[in-house]
Amino acid sequence: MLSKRLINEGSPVPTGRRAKARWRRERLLDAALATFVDKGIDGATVKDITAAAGVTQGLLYHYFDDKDALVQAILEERGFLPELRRLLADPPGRPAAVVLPELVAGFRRLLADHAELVTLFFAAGRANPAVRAGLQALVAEGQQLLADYLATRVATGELRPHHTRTAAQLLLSTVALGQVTGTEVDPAALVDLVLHGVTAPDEHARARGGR
Amino acid sequence: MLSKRLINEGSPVPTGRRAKARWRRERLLDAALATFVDKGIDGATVKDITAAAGVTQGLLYHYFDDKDALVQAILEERGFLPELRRLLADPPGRPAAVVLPELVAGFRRLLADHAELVTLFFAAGRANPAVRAGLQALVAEGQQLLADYLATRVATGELRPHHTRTAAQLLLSTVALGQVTGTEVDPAALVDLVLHGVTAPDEHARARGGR
Amino acid sequence: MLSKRLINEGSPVPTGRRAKARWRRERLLDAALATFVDKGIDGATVKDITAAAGVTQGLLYHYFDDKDALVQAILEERGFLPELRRLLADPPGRPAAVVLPELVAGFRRLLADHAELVTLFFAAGRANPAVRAGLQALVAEGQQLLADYLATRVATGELRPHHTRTAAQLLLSTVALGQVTGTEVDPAALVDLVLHGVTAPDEHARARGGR
Amino acid sequence: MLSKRLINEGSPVPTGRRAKARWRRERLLDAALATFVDKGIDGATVKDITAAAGVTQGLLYHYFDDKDALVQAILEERGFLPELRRLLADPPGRPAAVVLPELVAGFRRLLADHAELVTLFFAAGRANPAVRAGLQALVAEGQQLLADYLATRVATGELRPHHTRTAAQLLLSTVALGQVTGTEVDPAALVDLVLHGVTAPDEHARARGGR
DNA sequence: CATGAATGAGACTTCATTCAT
DNA sequence: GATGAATGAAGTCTCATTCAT
Repeated sequence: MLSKRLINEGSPVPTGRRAKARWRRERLLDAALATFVDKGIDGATVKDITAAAGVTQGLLYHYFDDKDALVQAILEERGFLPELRRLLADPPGRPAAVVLPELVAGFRRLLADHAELVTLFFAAGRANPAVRAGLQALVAEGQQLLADYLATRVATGELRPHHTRTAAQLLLSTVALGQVTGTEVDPAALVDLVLHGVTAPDEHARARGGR
Repeated sequence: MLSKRLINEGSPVPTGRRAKARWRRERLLDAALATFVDKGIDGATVKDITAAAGVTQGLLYHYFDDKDALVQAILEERGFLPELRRLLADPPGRPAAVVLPELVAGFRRLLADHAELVTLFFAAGRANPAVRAGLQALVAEGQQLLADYLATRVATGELRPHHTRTAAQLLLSTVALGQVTGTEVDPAALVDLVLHGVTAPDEHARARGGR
Repeated sequence: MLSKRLINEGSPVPTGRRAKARWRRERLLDAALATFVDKGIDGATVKDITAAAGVTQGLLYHYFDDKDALVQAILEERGFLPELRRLLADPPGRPAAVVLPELVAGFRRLLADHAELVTLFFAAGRANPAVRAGLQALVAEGQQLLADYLATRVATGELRPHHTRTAAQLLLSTVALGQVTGTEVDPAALVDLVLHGVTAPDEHARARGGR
Repeated sequence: MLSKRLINEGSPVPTGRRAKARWRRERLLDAALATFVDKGIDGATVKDITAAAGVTQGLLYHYFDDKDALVQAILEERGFLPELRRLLADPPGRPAAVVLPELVAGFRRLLADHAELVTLFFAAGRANPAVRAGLQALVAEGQQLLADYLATRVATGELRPHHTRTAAQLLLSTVALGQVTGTEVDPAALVDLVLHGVTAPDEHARARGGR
């Protein structure tokens, strides 16, 4: 079981006091994140965490003021907000048909790479106000960035005028919740649906003709 | 604050031993759900819950084996799985353009009516394995039912052949996550996007012509 | 050793839930005071106290919010401020030569009766701000009351005009510090000194004559 | 706040190994005394003390065996027992009316100069047995020395026969407790009271006449 | 049925002390 | 000499659960 073995036990321990200390701190963060994912933030005890890191309980308080500070440190030093911003803020003026699949796939990969943290976010959102606030802000910012891009494509005439915020929400929500619930999402299929809708061409024509 | 006042303190206390006992049990469930939402499952103490219900700690153990059994009882007796099944299993052979908005709106209302429980699900999913399993099953069943309906509309030619499971996931995820993160979703806009996509008509034509 | 045996172990345990609970609370106060005196407030652990009271640690928190609240409760429920006020505020218009010995003896008895609490006051004054403030106020009030009485005797001509506050401080300080350091004070000798001074009669006469 | 800045940070750091080491030791003693006064002996952590001295925790153990040894060192190297002996043992055969005011003022100044240590004595007397014993011995010796002097003045006929030990206790207690509780004492007023008492001259005469 | 006193295990945290560097 | 990482014991407090009344 995950909690039964040491985290990164085999990784090379640096020599030198300073380097070793920094390394220990990182191991504690690793162990804490893994244990949090395993048992939840409240469910993970300091004993669990330090045991997973292979140190004594007291040492945790040499590196972090308290358990809360440890959670904060994880958010700050293991977070993926910068990468998310880079991903969503980047899109140049290329067609949505090309960009959107890349974006969705990139977003999916990002969440997958930080799967533990994502899971933790959702699990702990309620209990820890700081986590909750961070999560809300992140969601809002992500949606806005994506919506902004969609608006530029409406301006070029590639996309029809539509509720871009809802479209952004739709794309991101589906990927995110898929990640959390463990339901695989096919990025290509998702983008295809959003771009062309599910209505049959004949119906489309009829709908347009009937207008 | 919510936790400071008694839950349903004003509701009529029935007379008669049997009735009164059943009523007490219900009050405890109400109080537990409210307290769980307020502080999380782990954060809510037995003292909190019983105080909210206006009884003493000991009495909880007359009605429930332990705190876990209380959580289970809430899931079973306050859950909305039956209603969800009725909602999604129902759709007759009417057009998706008519049915989908109803479904989305109905789903949205269902989640809103049980907002506390939904929130609790997400907050506690990780910590409590039973809750987690229940949530996963519920999500899968909901997606399958909706996908089945979409398949029938593909068969009638109203909808084009597409990845119905992804479409179902998309619809439900967006609504659900919107509920959890507190982001309002416009059902009409959502369904419009899914039905017709965001591509401009000209591009549609060109895309089809270019094939 | 004191801390090794239960406090008041032989006292009759009342019957009846309510009465027993109140009795337990009193035993906890007794045990806490004794343990505080023995080891100091900081030095006395919750384990020490509850062991002395013959209960488990957890029970302490059923009766008191925390260790600080326990200290406060001792101050309030085991304090001797009311008795001190009665003692010092009382003195009627009788001669100082009669009243002062009574007052000093009474004060001495009061401190002796509450020897543990007095010791505690001095030992903990620094660490616990609440205790410290209480002690300062008590000292000031005591001195003022006694000085007031002396002033009335000056008014009657029994005592010569003098710095009454200093005289009051002198009387109380000597008794109090004697109590704390374990040095016996003879009330009669003390009052005799204060009333007549140590100067030889001849010198008195010469001093007066030389003026 | 006192504990926030380094103690004697600006004093010149000697050159030379031996001198520097001795200097470091003195800085540690200064820092320890200041921190003890600020937070009490138990309340002051090794971290607090070494931080106030501007060194790391480990270094404390190069200079002192443990925290207790540090307390002992303060008592021995920062104590004022020698000065107290010199003060009280000195008094030559001069009149009490001249010597006593000097003694009281000198004692008062001595306590004021070592205010921190005095405060510490009283605050920690209970918790630390070594401190307590030292305090008791000091009090006893001081009283005896002063009582001896008073006895010599009785022998000369300047003072009437009286309980010299009580008189000594009275003088010292009042000054000492005044220092600890922060109540100013006027040495002249105090000595005047002790020399001549508070009884009105008429009453004195009547008392003597009535004998 | 109902109470709330009582328990005991375990959580978080502090801190004097040691020791490799 | 000097550092600060690391330890381990202990302390305060919480809480689900039991049980005599």
